[in-house]
Amino acid sequence: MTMTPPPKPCAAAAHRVLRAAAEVFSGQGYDAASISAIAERAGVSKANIFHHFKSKAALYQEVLKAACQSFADAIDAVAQLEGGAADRLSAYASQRLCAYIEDPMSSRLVLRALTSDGADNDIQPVRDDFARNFHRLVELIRAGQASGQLRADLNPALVALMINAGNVFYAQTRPMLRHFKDVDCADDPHRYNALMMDILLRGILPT
Amino acid sequence: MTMTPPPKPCAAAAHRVLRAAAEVFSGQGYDAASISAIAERAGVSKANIFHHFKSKAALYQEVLKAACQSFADAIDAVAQLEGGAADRLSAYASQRLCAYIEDPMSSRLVLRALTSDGADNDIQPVRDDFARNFHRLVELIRAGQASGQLRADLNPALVALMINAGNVFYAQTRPMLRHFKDVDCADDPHRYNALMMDILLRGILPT
DNA sequence: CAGCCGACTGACCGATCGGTCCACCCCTCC
DNA sequence: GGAGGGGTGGACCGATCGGTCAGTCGGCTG
Repeated sequence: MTMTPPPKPCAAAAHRVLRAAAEVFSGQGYDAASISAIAERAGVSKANIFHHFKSKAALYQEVLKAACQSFADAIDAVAQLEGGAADRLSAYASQRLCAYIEDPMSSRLVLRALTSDGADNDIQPVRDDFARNFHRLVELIRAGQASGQLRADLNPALVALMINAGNVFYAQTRPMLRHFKDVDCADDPHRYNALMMDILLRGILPT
Repeated sequence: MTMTPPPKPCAAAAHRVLRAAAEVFSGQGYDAASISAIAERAGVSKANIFHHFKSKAALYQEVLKAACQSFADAIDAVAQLEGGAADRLSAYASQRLCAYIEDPMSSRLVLRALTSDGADNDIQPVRDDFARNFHRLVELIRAGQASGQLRADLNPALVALMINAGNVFYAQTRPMLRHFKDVDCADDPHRYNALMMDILLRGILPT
């Protein structure tokens, strides 16, 4: 009667631990996060965490794996989108930015992993995942160039990089941007997205 | 005969501690960095660190203060530069990027402080410093708009933000970008800078 | 020379770290 | 009813954390 498939055969507690771990890891980073804090937030004992997860590193890996998923979704959706190349790029940027805002936890986790000092091998899956999605975005831009909708003399990887850079920087510094009187869209991601894409598409110089 | 000015009246050891602390803090972050590691790298005893610095947090603040200095220099230099607005923006981006590459320690320290969860009050000076420099860059862009050299219908803060975003994202993800076959300028900051400014100035769309 | 002061250290503190052990509880199946 | 086994938590481990303390050393001053 009760379902016992591989996904969640055992415990709701493990799931709660995963959620709590994502919160603590994304908020404080791997080293600063303590198993005790995660246990307390999840409402279980510290020993219980080690019953469900082999070690702190293994728990971190599980958390990262879950956080990566949302990143693939944005490019998936845009890849099947109709419309011109510029519109698709805008849609991608918009969707990614929304993901950043709505799920800052996953975004911070992934970004932390991507920019942490490389020696750790348990974050390699995250990097591979990001590389795959980045390459798909590059191919999308390349197609837009081939069809004459985008400037063909640009390195498509640089275009992809700038879109990601604008998104990530905005999402990461948003709390600070709120106090910048020059910035009036710190709380309006859609407006920011439109302004950013305007700059990227048409450039800063007068026409 | 020997100089005894306020800047470094006392100890070469304290200076070594500051350098070692910058290395460890920038590499591992505040929480993961341990006083023992800093002491070992500086070649002094742990107790000696607390002789020169009141606490770990105070040491971190001193390190951050030193790291902030290089940020003000770029905008200082560019502000006194001759030439068109576009050239000045390019010069600013180039200089900042060089600072990122040549002194990755300071850059990582500042970025870590800027994007860390806000509750800490000991990083406020870093944020204020960044805000000041950011505003100066915005004013520089605004002047370019007023003189007709830059599109006047853009939010100058967004332009400044995109320049910084492109720089920071590149510097932070450079180790990873090296493994992206689509990116061919991971080891050539000047080329990256030229390509980035080409995108930002002239846009992605065909002319 | 005595007296002093700042630089500096080894030993140590309580707290907390990641992780282990074992008993307990509850459900299932015989 | 009893045996078994996974989920769970309290107590505990050695290591390391940030930080303190008593005390040593060397140089400067009187």
